[in-house]
Amino acid sequence: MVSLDNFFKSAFTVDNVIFGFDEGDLKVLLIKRGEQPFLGKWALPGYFVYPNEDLDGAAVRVLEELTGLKNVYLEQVETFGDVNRHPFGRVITVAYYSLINTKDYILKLKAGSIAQQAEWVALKDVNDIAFDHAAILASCFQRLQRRVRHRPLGFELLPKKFTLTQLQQLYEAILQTELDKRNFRKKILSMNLLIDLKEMQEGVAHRPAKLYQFDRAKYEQFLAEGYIFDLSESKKKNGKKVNGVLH
Amino acid sequence: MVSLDNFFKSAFTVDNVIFGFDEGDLKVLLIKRGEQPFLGKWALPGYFVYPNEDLDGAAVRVLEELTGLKNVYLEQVETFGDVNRHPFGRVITVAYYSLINTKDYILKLKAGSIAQQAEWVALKDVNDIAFDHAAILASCFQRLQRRVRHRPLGFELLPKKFTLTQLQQLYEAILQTELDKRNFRKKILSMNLLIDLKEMQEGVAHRPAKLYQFDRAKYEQFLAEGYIFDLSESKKKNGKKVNGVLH
DNA sequence: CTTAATTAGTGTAAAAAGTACGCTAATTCA
DNA sequence: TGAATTAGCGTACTTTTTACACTAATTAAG
Repeated sequence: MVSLDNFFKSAFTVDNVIFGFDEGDLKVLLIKRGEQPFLGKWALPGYFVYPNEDLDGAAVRVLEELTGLKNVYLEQVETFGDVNRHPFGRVITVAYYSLINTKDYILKLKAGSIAQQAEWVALKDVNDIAFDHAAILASCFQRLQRRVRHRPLGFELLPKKFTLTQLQQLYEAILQTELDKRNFRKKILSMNLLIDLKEMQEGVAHRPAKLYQFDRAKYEQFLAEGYIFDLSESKKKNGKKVNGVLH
Repeated sequence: MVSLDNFFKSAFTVDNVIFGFDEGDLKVLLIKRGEQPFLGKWALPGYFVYPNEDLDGAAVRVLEELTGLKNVYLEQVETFGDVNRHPFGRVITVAYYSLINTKDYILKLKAGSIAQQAEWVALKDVNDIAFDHAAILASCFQRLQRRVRHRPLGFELLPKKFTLTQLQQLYEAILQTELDKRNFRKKILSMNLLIDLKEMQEGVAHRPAKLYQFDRAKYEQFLAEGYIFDLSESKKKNGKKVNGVLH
């Protein structure tokens, strides 16, 4: 047996879960499908992989074709291959996720793509999406929740200049919990990864906050030195640990 | 467009990384290939997926067919789909991993399978394996290293009755670091997940150790109550955290 | 039967990290 | 000028982590 001809082959696709943060809400990028199956339904931006491209490359290409987002760094999360997940036959899909600052990108549909529309939808408003995309979204969100404690992902979702309150609200949105303001600031600032820009917020009807910027260069230097980013915490009750909450 | 006929299809496979622990070494189960490509080379036990089976099911079936291991619980880790990863054409593979106690299972080749041999190989002795299996193995080992701090996985690799020293050696093998005996015991015992069997080790030429058993029922009860398993630790040096080492 | 070799088993004090908590400051708007 | 709103800050207590060394129990060899 020296060829693949005797083996079953399947169509395969990539699906992208792109998280954004806006107006205090965690959002996800969805498209409205202009093709069967699930014509007219909202779905994750995803499509078929070509024979001559790697999976990671396909994810980037498909995302651009469907939403106009270019050069987004995507990370593979999980592969979904249940026999009946696609109504037309066997289709295996590899899920990717990413986090971006929605303001840095412009949604732009490509003529001829299967997307009729592309929109940021608050996570809590997502319901009834095509295929098994709810499960894919859940898996990626879970990944995000775990990762955010151990990697400085949050900064991807914010504008370059942000206030500590914005950062805290973002963490609260991702972790779906409330955090203590003083302890959060103490912990974040003690990491020495924020640059105090000596600038103030403008145009707000209250005391303006200081603006900070993430010090990516220093973070990479720390990484190289073997240090780790860690925001996790946990509480002990009766000798048993309870889920960390980053108080 | 209401069919899949127009889309490229690829062969796809599952590959399994089965970890075991024996004689103080972390091992992985490999087969010697009896088929092209890589005939005669060592490889992870993996094979093609059928049209009518889910990925998880395929992983379990393939493992049994190639090595005789039945009903192993496998977890999906990562999908590898580089265009040229298979010399005969495009083959996408989904990697699964598992941990088992090598003594509980008997390796038994099935007639007609592509495995000429199946063997436990110490992780440090694995080199020159087929396809991109080195990368797959590395990915699964990394997953194991991360998971072992947050889930009581270690017990899967040990016999039902074990000593604290055996448990410590296992953690040292997985985390590739040395642990402090007293602190390790304090931490493990404080979780209240070990049953002291009031039995002693026999047949050793030194002071015999107490035997313990993992209390799975209690662990599941703790989980249900929202408690978490957490062996992670980290050290601060100059205000920066350094990788946890579970001292 | 004594001794050597081997591994098991144990506690404490100091340092670091995590937690709970409430008031004053700066700004805009009415 | 006062009301409303959000920013910014420190301390005492608790829990967790860390570093560290000796005695106990058994077998093997002489």
